Amino acid sequence: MKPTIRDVAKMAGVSISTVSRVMNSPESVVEAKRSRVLEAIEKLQYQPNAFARGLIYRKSFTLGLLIPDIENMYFAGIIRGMQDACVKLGYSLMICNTDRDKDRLLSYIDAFREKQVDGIVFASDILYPEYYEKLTACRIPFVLLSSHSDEFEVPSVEVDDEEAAYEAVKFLIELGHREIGMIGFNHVNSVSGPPRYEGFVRAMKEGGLTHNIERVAYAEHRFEQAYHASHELFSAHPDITAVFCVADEFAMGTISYLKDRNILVPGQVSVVGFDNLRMANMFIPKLTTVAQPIYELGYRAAEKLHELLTTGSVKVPKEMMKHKLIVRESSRQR
Amino acid sequence: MKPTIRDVAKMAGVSISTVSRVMNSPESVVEAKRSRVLEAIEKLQYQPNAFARGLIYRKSFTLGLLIPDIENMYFAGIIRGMQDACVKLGYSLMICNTDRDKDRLLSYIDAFREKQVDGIVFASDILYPEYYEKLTACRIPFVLLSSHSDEFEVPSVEVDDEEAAYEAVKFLIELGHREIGMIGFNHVNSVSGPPRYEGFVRAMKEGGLTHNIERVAYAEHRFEQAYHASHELFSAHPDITAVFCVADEFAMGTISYLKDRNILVPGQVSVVGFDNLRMANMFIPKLTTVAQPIYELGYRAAEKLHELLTTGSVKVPKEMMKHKLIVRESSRQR
DNA sequence: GTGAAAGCGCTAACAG
DNA sequence: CTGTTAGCGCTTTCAC
Repeated sequence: MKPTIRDVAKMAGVSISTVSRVMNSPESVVEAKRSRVLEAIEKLQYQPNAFARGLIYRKSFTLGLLIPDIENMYFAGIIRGMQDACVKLGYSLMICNTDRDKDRLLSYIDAFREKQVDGIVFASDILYPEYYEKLTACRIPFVLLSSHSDEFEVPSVEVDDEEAAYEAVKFLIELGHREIGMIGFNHVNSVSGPPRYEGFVRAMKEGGLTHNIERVAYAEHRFEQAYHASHELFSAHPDITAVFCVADEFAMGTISYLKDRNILVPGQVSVVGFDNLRMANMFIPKLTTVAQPIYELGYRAAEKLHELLTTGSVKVPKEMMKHKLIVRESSRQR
Repeated sequence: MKPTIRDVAKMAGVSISTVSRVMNSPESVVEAKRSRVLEAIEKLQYQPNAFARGLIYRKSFTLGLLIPDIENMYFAGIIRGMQDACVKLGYSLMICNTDRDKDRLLSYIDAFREKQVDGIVFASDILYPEYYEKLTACRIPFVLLSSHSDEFEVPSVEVDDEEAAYEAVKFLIELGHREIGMIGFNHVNSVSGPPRYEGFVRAMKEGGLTHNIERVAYAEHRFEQAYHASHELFSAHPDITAVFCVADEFAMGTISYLKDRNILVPGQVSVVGFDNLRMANMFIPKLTTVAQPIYELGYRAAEKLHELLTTGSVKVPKEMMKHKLIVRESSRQR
């Protein structure tokens, strides 16, 4: 049987209130008793019961994280960052992988509610009214990570997708490329798809290369789809010499496709990715990519949620974190 | 204010026990009242308070997962599998990433105890006496995943590392290779390091190739280290034509090194990995590798833990799951 | 400064 | 079948 506060009280020869006090406001207990209590706690390996506390405080000191695809390496970094912030702030972390399934997502929200998580980080997905309403009905505070909402007032942390994409494409143009394509996210169900395409368009317009604006093929999240999208793109526009991919995994799919077609990267075609996953540095060739501060994004999201939970609001509602172009081997001067 | 059982009772015009009954043994309540209660629950969006329940049942219906390195893609699959099993069995999942830090691990166990997780899956790490004792002292049931213990009686789920390594190496020998090296896990702090090396040795002895037994370089978990280990290995034994890597990430590091040295894979050197990560199929060249049933391993571990929790013991204490050699592009006939 | 007692939301005897 | 009641372990008034 786990020892309870009563066991400690008995061993220390005090009342349970005193034990409770040494745990919550030690200074209000005289030294002599306090040390006896501490000793008993130590000896019994006593640890307060989180259920009993939760019942009183109505807080679980645990945070929930909702992610669409745990096998996307992007989230490994997010999780690390968020968990580190959680230990710093005294929370536990409950992670749920929705596999992009709406019903699962909804049922995880129920689970979070039942477990009384104090707040939720909602990552990389569109905040549909349905989700918003459910979360609001459950009265669970939440923040958006790598996402944002124009429709609702929800705090968010992300990078500036439009600007980041713009810089990546501009880099390609400055390298001398004129025939440039893009592998993008399908715009439906994608938060970062549209702004990244906008960045692409802006760079093209600025460079007087508007004929490229339609050289886009779309994929959804995975390598294989990017492979096929590349096939589409290059079949329609064989003269392309550079492609901007909105995810490192897409860049890998594209390079793989090019390799199978015996097209050299970066010899004949330059490829730029997005995210700077750990893999970007392991791939052959190493990926030139727009780095997101992934770990920091996760860390910051937890901090922001904590701010929301403790102060009731948030200083910077829509926070943008710095991205950075990392030039490696998959791109080259034209 | 979240509605409580009392609110439901009032709205339905019954006592709180009746409400409790319709939730726990509906058949013991007459239809008329039951439907009124159900209606009230629906209308109020009532959900029982997990703290109150936990206090009574002494169960949290949440499981803990301890992993050493969330950025290792191996664990993405483990987590998916375990989480799917958890939703099937009615548990929530709490994941903690230790970053291979002993103190963190120990403090996560404390957190698990405080949160009263029902059981823990301890993944891919050696069960040091220190851990075993702490877990035992906390009276938290646990199972080992991709690990096992000779010292203590703890249920475990893993693949047969020795046999799997043996088959991989044997495959290389059958391909005609005679000068074979290995990139292994440092044996200290590694569970699967020694058996995989044993498998390597057994295949060599059987093939009369014992001169290869010492052609081994060690790395710890990461790509970069495997890259350096490869440098070591090939500097000492430039005649090697095949290398068995005990992890896909090592295989990628090795291939990367070879690429930098302008050595063709599989043209001049064949490389076999281990794990069959999702990445194995995305890398260039696609990796020949020993597939572990990663998702199933995670799934099974949760089931086994559940079995332990509900029945107090486990039918098959040390369970081995099937591995399988997948031949792709990184290996070739000598 | 410290103990007794009420009560957080729920379940499980125990009567009726 | 159903309502009343006694806790589960802890915090927090409220007296002393």
